[in-house]
Amino acid sequence: MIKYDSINHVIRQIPYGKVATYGQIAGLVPGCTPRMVGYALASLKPGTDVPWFRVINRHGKISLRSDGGEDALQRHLLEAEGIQFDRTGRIDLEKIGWRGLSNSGPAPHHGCGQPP
DNA sequence: CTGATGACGGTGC
DNA sequence: GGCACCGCCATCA
Repeated sequence: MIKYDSINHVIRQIPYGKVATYGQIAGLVPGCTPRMVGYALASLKPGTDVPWFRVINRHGKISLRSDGGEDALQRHLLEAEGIQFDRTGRIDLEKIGWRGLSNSGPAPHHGCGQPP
């Protein structure tokens, strides 16, 4: 119970209104692979203080284990935090992706914008 | 103790 | 954009 605890600890640092990917979390935990992150979340129990719903895959989408009902719950929780979903059910990681507590100011990203 | 299992990411085509 | 292969280690029965 050390690796999983470290992973959970990182997830707990995700601020309100932000989301992080498995790779992001894995990058914050040395020696941890993106799989371990998923495995760690899979091992979480109900009532945990870990905001597992803020963890999504690199596609900016919600990952689910087997039950297709939890994804709706996760999406609902994210929307409740002001997170908006794309038409394809995707999340704009460039906009609300967690950048390690330094997400102040818009990214000088050019191009690749989706005109409304 | 052994064995099986598991919410992914990156790369190549 | 999709799909296939590979890497990785803690947890549970």
